[in-house]
Amino acid sequence: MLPEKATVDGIEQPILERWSADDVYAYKREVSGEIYSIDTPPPTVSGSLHVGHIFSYTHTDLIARYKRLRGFNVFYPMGFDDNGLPTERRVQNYYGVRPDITKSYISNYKPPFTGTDGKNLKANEYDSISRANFIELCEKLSKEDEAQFKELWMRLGLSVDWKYTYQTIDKRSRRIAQKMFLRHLSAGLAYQMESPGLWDVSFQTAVAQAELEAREYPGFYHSVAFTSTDGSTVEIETTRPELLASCVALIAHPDDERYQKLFGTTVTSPIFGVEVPILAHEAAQMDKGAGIAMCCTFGDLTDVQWWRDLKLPTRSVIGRSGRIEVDENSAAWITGDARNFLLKLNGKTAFSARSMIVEELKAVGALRGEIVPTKRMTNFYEKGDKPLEIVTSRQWYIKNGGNNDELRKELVKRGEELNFVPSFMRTRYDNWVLGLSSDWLVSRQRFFGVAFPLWYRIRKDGVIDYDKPLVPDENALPIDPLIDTPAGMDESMRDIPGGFTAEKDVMDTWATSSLTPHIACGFEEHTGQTTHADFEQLFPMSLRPQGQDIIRTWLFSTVLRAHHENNSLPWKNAAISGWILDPDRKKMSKSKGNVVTPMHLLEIYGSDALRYWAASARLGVDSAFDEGQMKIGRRLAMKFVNLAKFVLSMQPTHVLEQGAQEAFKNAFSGITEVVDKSMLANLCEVQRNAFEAFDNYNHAHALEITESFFWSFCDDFVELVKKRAYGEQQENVQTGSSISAENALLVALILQSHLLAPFIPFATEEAWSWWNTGSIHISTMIHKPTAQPDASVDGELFKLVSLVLQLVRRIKSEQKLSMKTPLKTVRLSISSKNIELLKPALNDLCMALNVVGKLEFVESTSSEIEVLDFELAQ
RNA sequence: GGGUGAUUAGCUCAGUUGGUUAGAGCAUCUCGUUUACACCGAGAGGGUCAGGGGUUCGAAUCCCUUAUCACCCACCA
Repeated sequence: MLPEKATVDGIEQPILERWSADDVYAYKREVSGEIYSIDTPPPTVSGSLHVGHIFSYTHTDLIARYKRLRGFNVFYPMGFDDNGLPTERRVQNYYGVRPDITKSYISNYKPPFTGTDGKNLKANEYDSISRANFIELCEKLSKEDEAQFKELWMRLGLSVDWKYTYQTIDKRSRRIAQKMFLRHLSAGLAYQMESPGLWDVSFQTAVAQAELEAREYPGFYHSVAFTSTDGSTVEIETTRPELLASCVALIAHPDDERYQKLFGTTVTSPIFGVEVPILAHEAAQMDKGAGIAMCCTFGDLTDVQWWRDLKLPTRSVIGRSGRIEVDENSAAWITGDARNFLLKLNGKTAFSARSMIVEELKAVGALRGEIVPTKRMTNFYEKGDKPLEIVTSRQWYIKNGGNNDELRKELVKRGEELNFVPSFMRTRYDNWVLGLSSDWLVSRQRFFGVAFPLWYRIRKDGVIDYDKPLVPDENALPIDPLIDTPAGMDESMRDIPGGFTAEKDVMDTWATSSLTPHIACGFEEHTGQTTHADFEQLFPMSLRPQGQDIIRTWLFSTVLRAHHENNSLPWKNAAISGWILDPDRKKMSKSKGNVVTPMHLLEIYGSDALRYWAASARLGVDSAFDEGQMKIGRRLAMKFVNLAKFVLSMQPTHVLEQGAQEAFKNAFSGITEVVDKSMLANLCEVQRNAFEAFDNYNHAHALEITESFFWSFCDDFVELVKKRAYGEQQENVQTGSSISAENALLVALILQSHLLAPFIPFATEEAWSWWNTGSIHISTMIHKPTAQPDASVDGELFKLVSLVLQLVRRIKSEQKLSMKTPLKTVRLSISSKNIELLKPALNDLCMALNVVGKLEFVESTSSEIEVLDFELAQ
């Protein structure tokens, strides 16, 4: 039934209900046929949505809808990322709880608060609960957050099959993350090692190279004098005098003539009186500071490198708290009064220890010159706000080529196999792989995450045997080693000599996220059936859509895991979306407070309008937030439903009753007029080009050419054939076939509905619903490109007709005449070839332009067409 | 310091392997229209393609160079 007035207002809710009820976007598991599978990014549920999400998720949905129209069986799942620090913090504050790995699991636990801002609680007011209870609370809260996300995604029109959803902390994800870890372990791809590494003192966890962020941090150069055996001094510059007690050597470049004769000699540190060697190493830079550096345990990663390469002793005074940690039994390398001084520093922060040492340096006359302020780049954990320290700890690693050139080369090769869109994004991948300096540190000393499925034996003497971890059976996964026990042992043997102890660390959140293809393609949680056949069908997946900022993390780590486990890429294509910038061209982010929330935009402009805005930006290109584009999108949707109403209102009743499928089949034979065929020749070409653009992941180009044809169709073709379609006559003019006009309009409407459907799915569905029962989004009509009605007629005539229409309209406009003003004659200068070409369209032209007399042609040798003069009718 | 991308009309952006007079939308101005669409239509004005140099019959497009912007990597002496 055609509506009285066509509109896009209020159409979304009923359409969404129909889509759900009919399960329109179902992945057809049992059907054979070409599959297109999408590794949808699971959004972080602890954050709120902003327009940037709409942007990139729309890009993915455009592809999903296009592939469906082309006959692919599209697998489009949705995940939710609730694993990791952001959720951990949110759950703490929301429920007023703190995880504590010494607590036991309580069934039916009720948290003290719900929805409270726990930031206002004092430390002792939090409820300390077990990791398992904490994970339960997280799953509960995430479910609530997910409902909101889902509502917004649906409102936006994402064609996700909601039967296939997962959380990165749910049982299935934990099982797969643990299973994959155990497989890496047995393949020798995962290992543990005690070594110095970057440590966040606020979060009390080790962090990985991928999570580092270099920030400018203020510091002060102190010039400190060390004393040689002959009484002369060697001055070094340091920004960290508080590490003086940790000094193990002074190091200069082997080519540095200033220090060459000192290599092999020793000097004594001021205050502490420790004798340290002067050594040569190529990592020392002659042009930095004094050109000779104080090497400590550990001031920075270069210190670690020197410590390793030069086999230097370990002299640690800074602990995991970021404070000086020394007691009676430590720091044996320092003796006498100096030792008493050092003990006085115990418990001081690096900052206050520094000022005490500086005072002491001044007192002993070892501080030379002025203290010079400086700004330097320092490594931070991306979520932290204190500079990272380096501490020694036992951690788990996964090999990533960071210290293995063969693996590195293999991973670069994987990158070459992957189709990056746009292709220059591959450079970022290459840069990252080639710049890796260590294996991937995957253990975190946190609480909320996937546990390592491991225990260790405790020997009779109470020493923990880390070398041979106890592992569970794969079929028992997921397990929590804090609750479950290893085979052949029971709870009574936990943490006693001769018994076992749990691995207490959890995996880094990326260690789970890097498995999203494995999680998404495993079906057993949904169907109760084995996964293998499904996995074989879906993996490697077709597409990974994601942001450019997480190439080094999510994209790389996923490639790495699939390389290790499956010896293949995880997907064939990677579609990288750009940023959304605010109007000042700054990146939109929560911390800058310039985020625009999407729900009210959806309400003002409608889903199709927001999708239009997102669709008009190409992949990989940053885009300014622009409400103007949304208005245009809304206009397009409105224009479309009005066009549809017009075209359909012209059709005989039986055509509307038979529906689009039948009508489309029958309409071609009724298209007899050459100009109608020519218009459709153009449209078929647009369709081919749009398909090609989509196949190359250039949705913006597909939209541009489709939209451009659409407006020219409305302005020129519809105006051209309107009167013929109505069956109207004009004096002195022979009208053509109105049947042909009706059929051409109908075919053009159907084809354009399909081309526009990915961009404005609601408006196209609305118009479709007036005369069809099913959804246009799973229509089978354009699985193959549409053949033009008459291969002997090309698009030139319609282009020429459009041009003549424009020329005459311009004349009328310049003369400030109404477009309806009747003209007696119009004389055109035009080439003989074009005169011939134009002949079949003359009647339509005269009617559309209201030329009551005739169009006269003056033959011209130029290919240009020009209006020579015209005469108004009486 | 190394790298990637960008720079085209007042604004947002197209411009396919080099090929007539560089395009679109928004905004501006003019005019029109109420039986598909006033959430409308027709038309006009507006550009030294960031600057400089080169290759070529011909450059927005290829090469070199400079500048500006954004981002990535490295940089704790």
